Amino acid sequence: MDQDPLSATFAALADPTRRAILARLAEGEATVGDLASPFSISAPAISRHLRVLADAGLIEREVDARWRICHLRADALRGAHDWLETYRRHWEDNLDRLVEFVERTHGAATHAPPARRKKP
Amino acid sequence: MDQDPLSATFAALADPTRRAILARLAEGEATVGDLASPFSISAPAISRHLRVLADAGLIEREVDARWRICHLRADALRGAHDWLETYRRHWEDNLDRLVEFVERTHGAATHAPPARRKKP
DNA sequence: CCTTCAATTAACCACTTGGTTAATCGATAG
DNA sequence: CTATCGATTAACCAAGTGGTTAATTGAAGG
Repeated sequence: MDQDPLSATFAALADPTRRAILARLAEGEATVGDLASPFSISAPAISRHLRVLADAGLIEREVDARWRICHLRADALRGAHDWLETYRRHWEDNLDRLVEFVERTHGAATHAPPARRKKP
Repeated sequence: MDQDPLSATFAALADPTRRAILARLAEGEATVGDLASPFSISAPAISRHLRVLADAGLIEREVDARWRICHLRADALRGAHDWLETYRRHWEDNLDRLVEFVERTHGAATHAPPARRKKP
């Protein structure tokens, strides 16, 4: 893994194939062949998707004879969830609309930017 | 935007600079210069990060004279949050440990994989 | 006017990513 | 022993990403 854990998690989730793999894994462990079957891409492509997921800590692989059993390690999703959670108040109850309104009408805000004076 | 909204959101979040920009924006709107100041990268680099965020619908830009005021559009984070939310039960109460245990001891699971018989 | 300033676009570079096919590895079956 | 099967690795390719510097646009100010 070359980047921070949060970036690795989000990057792993930024691909629909990998999200579908996780969704499949959420309903139970599966072999690589099982995971590959819904997709029309080659086995090596699946194998690398799994490596990305494993590097991000989102799955674990276990060898069983000549099969690799994959299972979800969902706790690795927790960091991403927690990060998003801190923004929850911004989208709930249309609060961001309210904030925007206050910013605009109250004028002098509590923070830096040039107080958006329109041309005088 | 070339990909599905969820992929675009996760991809936008998969970069620490962009997450820091969003964090800064969460405490109030800011100009591009304001957003750029904490970082040691060039202005064009910031500009492109902002374009990624805007394409993902995470920010909006508004022209004010020669400044561009950026503000957060946090509701675009909701899709990502909801997606993760469906996995919450998998990491809470160490449930995934439990699932793993049940899978392993109950043996014949309700789903496909080769029922992991060890070499007989 | 001309300059200066905020920001973006253009052109370029190194590196990563997602896909392919071909080759390899380990375990099982005959 | 050999063939086969599941899965991975190797080598390659096209496209995307994150960074740079240089050039460009648009609005303010002397």
